[in-house]
Amino acid sequence: MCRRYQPGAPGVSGAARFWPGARVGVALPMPFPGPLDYLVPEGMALACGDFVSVELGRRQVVGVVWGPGAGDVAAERLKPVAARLDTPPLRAGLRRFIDRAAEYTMTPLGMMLRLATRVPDLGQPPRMRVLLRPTGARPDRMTPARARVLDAAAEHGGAGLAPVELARLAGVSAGVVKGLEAAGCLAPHAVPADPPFPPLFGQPPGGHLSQAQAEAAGLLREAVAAGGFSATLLRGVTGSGKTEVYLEAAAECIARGRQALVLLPEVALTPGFLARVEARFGARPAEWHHGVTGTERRRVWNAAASGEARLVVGARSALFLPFEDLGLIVIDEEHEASFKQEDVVLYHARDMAVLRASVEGGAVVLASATPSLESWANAEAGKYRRIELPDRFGRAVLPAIETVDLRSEAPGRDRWITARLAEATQGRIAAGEQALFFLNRRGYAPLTLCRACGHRFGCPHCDAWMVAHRFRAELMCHQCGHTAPLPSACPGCGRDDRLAACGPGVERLAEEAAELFPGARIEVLSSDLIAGPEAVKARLAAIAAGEADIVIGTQMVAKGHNFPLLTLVGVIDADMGLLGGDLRAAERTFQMLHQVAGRAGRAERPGRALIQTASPDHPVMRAIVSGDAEAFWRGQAELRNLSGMPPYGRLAGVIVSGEDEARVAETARALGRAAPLIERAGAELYGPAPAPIARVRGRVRMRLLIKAPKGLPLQEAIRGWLAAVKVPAAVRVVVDIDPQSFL
DNA sequence: AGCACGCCGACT
DNA sequence: GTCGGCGTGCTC
Repeated sequence: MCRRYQPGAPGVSGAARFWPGARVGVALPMPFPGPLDYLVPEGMALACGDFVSVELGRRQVVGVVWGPGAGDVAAERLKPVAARLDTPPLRAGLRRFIDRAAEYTMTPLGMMLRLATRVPDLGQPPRMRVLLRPTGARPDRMTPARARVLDAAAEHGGAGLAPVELARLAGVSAGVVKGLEAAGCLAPHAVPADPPFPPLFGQPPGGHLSQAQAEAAGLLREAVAAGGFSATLLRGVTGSGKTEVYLEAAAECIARGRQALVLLPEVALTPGFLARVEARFGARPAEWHHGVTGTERRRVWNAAASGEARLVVGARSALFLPFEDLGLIVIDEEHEASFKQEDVVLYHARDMAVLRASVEGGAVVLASATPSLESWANAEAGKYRRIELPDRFGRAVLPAIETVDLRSEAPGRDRWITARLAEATQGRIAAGEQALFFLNRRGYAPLTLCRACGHRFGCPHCDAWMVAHRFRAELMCHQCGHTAPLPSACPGCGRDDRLAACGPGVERLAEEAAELFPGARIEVLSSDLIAGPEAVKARLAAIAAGEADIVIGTQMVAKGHNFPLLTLVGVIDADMGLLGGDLRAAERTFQMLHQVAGRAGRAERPGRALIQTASPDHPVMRAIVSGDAEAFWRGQAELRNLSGMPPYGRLAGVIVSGEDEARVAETARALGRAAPLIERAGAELYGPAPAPIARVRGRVRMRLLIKAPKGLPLQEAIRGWLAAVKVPAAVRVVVDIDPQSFL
């Protein structure tokens, strides 16, 4: 029987060496639960972390020596390790991190390793290119062409020049250069093909930190200087200059000879941010995200491993880079949901960052204006140090925030802009300022139905309505991306005059705004209306320059762009995120409202935010209006504590999915019947129930939920429970430890 | 993850 | 009669 892989088995940590005849465990970047055993052949010595090439089935794959063999496969079935690769080994720290991350998230070890080895030419010797340097020798026959080459070579002597470059400088053909090399007048030497990363400044070019910033930076510098693991929650409102503060921590880390990593939410990896880093350090940092491919990917990976890349800015996958000595990890906007990876491997970058820092003996800084309740609670409990950045950097004040009660001040039928918001907008336009209407809904209308026969347009592959997009004249499923042409007649009854759009999207809101404010310049910002980051940048710049009176936008306008003329924010439907009873609905709505409201009045002009809501007495709305975030968090914490929910208890989601509805349902029921196994361990099992979106891309999904007290070894309990249920091959069971969303 | 093996439809 | 579709299962 197959024994479960136990991370941290004897030998993994030390400098264990394996000699010919020994069994070694080789981890492969494939979904195996643990390393596979191979034999060390004659004439080879291996150590943990070594990259090796092994035969798997009938193909050659690259793997990493993980420890001694498990011994669960008969010796005669073992294959020898084919070769030890001439690549710097995977460091013990990263191996330990991969082990523990796989264990925590219940992901097969090989899948975790894959995240750390997704780089081109892995296991190949580093690419070199040949440069030529003058040897000082004179050729037997000197010609004018040869003289020019030798002059050029002498002039650019030191490092040497590429043959093509030398020929170009001397104005000769490649043959002349070749001839001189053959004659021994030019000597080849190999240098790494990838250009090096430029060094970074240690000291800030100008010391223009505010008092509060300087104090916060000082505390962070201390934490970094102390060496060992530490975690800090850096709280600062929008515009308080968090970036400048944590970049000082990065500078300290770099000055101490260690590497620093800044993680940003996927969407925030903007040229603007990189420019700020460049302004501070005098050079661009290394960048790592899915847009970095090919040669550049290899260059950054190698530079992280060699220690040459002192500062890496990246998305969550940068956590798996093979840093030589990682001393600091910053998670900017740590509350952002996009830090939770939801596809192949499920992990939360915030939690994995804390894990990696603890393994590496480094500092973690979690930065946010509106921290996640998890991080807030950790700071309350004294597990994280907490640093506050109270003031806005500069003279601007926070906007005045008020609610507009949609029950008493409702706009007309199929209208979404209240009279109060319209009036305020009118005033701002007259003053030459800008207004922002925030509605987190792309397209024209979220639902289209036929008033004659009641037909509703749903996605054929998902349990979701097709969203009307008038601008592109199509219906679109926001779940799977399926599109269909916007029909003119109802497919149910054939009538062509009774199709009705229900609910608002940004396109529809723009229509209403155009009627209300004739002559106003209206700009709609929605990801599906703008192609590419360059176009987004251009539109944002145009708006900042005043080329719009009213901006209507989805999520994408909520973050990090400064519009100096923007002094009014209207949230069209603040209740939208509160529906559905999600555990984090209130928290997320608060974070979103805070962020959107913060768009108003960043420069010298005071701002105002109008929050349209049907529940102005909801704790979220009260907290937003009063600005008392602490009270809100305390309230949320109390609710979660009473119900034993995270961060005071633990959750795990179990998603059962497949194309065959009957088999999925049967597997889910079998898991449900095995409930005693998990209840015996002290946890509670809920479900199975159809997932909130029961069908996505043609796959049926059911879910179960496990709730456990904090101290319980949750993963162990789940493993024992899952092992008792036979899962057919066509059904997939995925465990989501600490689920964020419940879709 | 790949890749082979295997068992049922439309072609030379 | 074969080529080939991708479901199922294995790889130390």
